[in-house]
Amino acid sequence: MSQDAVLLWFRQDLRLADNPALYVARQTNGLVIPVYIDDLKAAAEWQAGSADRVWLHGSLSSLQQDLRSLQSELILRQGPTLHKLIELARETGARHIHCNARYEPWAIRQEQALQQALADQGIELVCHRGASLLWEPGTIQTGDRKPYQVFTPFFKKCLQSPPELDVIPRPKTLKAPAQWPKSLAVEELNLLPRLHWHRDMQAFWQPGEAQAQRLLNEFIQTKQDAYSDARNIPSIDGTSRLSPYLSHGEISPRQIWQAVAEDGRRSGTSFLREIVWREFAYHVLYHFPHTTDQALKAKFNQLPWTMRQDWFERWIQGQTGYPVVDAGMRQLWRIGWMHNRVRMIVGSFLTKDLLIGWQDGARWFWDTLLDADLAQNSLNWQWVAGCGADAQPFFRIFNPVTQGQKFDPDGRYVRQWVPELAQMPAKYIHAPWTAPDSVLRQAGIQLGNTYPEPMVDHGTARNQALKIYKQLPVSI
DNA sequence: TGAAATGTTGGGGCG
DNA sequence: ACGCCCCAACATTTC
Repeated sequence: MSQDAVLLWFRQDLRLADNPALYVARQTNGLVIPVYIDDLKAAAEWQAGSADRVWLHGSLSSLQQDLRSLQSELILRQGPTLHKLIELARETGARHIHCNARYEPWAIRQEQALQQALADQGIELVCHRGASLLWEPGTIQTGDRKPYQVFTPFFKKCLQSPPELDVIPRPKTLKAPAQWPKSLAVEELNLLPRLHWHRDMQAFWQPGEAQAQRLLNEFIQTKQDAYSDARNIPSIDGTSRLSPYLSHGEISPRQIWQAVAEDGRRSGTSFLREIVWREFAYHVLYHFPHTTDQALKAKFNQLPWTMRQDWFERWIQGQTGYPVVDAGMRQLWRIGWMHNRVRMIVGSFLTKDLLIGWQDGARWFWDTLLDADLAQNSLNWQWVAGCGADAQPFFRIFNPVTQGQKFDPDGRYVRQWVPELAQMPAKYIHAPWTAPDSVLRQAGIQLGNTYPEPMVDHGTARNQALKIYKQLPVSI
């Protein structure tokens, strides 16, 4: 190629606006070759789950279209990252590769290994910061230079050094080579499952940068004011639903922060607080990389979690007999997403009522969530199990009936996802086994037949969990 | 970003 | 009028 080319290696930053690596790649005045590599082994045991790959299919298609509208392309390759990067560099004559940093433990190791191996080939890999986090991990420390393990002081410290709101605009042009290197078609990556369980997901969601911006604007204009209350009611579409876009980098936290700040209403703060929770999760993962698999507080590794496969299956399938739990698990399976309030309820039920380890719950979420994010998933599961950073005490055990009555008082959420309970009056919908026979009959429900009896008695399960908790040593 | 047990208070029924 | 009991409503403590 006549003009110098640089590779723009897309990872979890599938957007054109506010993309530091893209910005710098353009500044070189060379040709920019955008590339995405589907490397099934890079993340080892944290390879993207099946739902995540469904999303990725839509994402890559969308990014490809967006790049084509700039007369550019997205080159797709499949295989070991190092091998594919070298291959493309050879084909295009590129000596520089630009990418945005990731912060998962495996990704940090990968980056270092790539940088070294590529340098041996005379290729420089430049990882840019600031794309996916507002505060670089390691920069927020306590007074005595330790990492925070509690959210609120972390939050306050972050606000003392507010992020610079300098969103990089979407480029209008991108220099294309006379001839593009060969590329796989998106379909050839085989991101979609052969069994077509993903149809509901695809009907419900529309991946891509443009849709993320639409959702953000919609949130600020129509949802933000009610957010602090509405976000707890799973039958209300009161949350931003931006999580899958964030986890794939189709929108950056800086874009969100800037849009909310520019709008200026006070109601934005409770939403921005959640954005900082996301930062906190990465911060904790960065400082305590073992927390993907082990409790942050070591003593909790001794809890006698036991995997009872038959119980686990009932939880997965939404057949526990507790309607709000079942609604959540079925929503997850159908659309690859679960309302946050319900994530807490099903997490509490798995870890405390069934005494199955949070790691098993995290694995299931990892495979089924469209917004699967290693930092968020690990932190939140440890939070619910009571063994992590800023965790609730272990003895805080959600009552699935009370939670249902409190946050889904009319039962709309349950009716939507557990249709066999659709005719149940609100009074009994969260505890069908307490309904008089006549009510059950009229609602067309036969307990143990059309809908299960509760698989465990919550009161008994709660006492059992408390007993186990009390056996733990008091400190450390 | 709990729930349940326990304690306290105060109104009303009733002998 | 008074003491007693019951119990809802609320507060506090405990897990």
